[in-house]
Amino acid sequence: MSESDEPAAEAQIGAVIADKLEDDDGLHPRGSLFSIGDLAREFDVTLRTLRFYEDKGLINPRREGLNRLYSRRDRARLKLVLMGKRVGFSLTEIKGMLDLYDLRDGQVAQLKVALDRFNDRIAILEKQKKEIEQALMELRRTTAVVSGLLKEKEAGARRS
Amino acid sequence: MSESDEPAAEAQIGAVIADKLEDDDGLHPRGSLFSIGDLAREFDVTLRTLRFYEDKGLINPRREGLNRLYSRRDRARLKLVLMGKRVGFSLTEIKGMLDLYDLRDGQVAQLKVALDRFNDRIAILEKQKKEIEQALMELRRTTAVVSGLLKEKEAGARRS
DNA sequence: CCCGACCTTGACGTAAAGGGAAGCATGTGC
DNA sequence: GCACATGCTTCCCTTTACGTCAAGGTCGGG
Repeated sequence: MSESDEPAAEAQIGAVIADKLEDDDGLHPRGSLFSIGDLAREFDVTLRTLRFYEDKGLINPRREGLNRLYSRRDRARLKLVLMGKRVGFSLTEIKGMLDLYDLRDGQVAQLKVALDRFNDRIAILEKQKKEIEQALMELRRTTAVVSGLLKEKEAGARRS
Repeated sequence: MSESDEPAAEAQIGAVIADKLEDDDGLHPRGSLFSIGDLAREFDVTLRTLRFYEDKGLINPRREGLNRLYSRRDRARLKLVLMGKRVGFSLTEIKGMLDLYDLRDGQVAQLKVALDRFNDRIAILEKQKKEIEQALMELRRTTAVVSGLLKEKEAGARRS
């Protein structure tokens, strides 16, 4: 409850990107490690989901014995995954982008790729929006016709 | 064939409903029968799809030997199915409504039920539309942030 | 006689994202 | 010494709407 949106508008995403760019690779101090339950609660997903994401290669927490231990970086990746989902990317697509990121060579190139994907997504979403608007129109016309029919019928019934 | 409503605009749907209301039950003359291929071409669906719909109880063409023979009524049902799909109903929901129709007792009641479903669908579609708009906003903000980052990086690269 | 169109019934496969349950370990508090 | 919480793995199940063979029947033509 203590975070997420106090700076202005694009802060949430900014934070995501920022988190993602934090280079806390392997060798950071011990602070800020999370259990699977921690993350599950924080992001309101099930343990099953977190394990599933791991299985799909989206996150790789290390182990403390058997138990998973998530770093801030894992957490940031999870954030990206969830935001990707919100905007309609499939887990596979998300993995693709995360993997690109991890190649970590010409980051500029990777960012450009991501940017392209984002723009593609925007186009898709706009198309979907239009389809929904279409469907809404068709549906509204239909309800109009049907309630017309209905009134006729009821009127007819009254006349008989 | 006495079509009572031809007001221009909602004519397509009007036609659907009209077709559906045509009482060509079992005993109509022989004209206007269709093969599976006919309907497939006309509505641009695969044969597999038509068989699948039959399997699901959405259409029941009769048989001429083994081959399927579709009546105008089957065709009208198919039309309704496809329009239902366009506006986002699942095949199961569509079947539900078609079955109601076939109960053919108090048609008025059935029409009211359908009308309710339509309104529910409208609500759902509106919600989806909002979600898409949300996603679009999030995505646009993100692209903005990313392209900002990108410019910084490129500028940095030029300075170095 | 053979070809190509058109049709038939199975049966299995696919994608996406997990859900659910079995069966077992571990740690903690009382 | 036991319950409870938390976690682990493994495996199968679910939903939706078909696609994709496989393996063949039937009919009109050439």
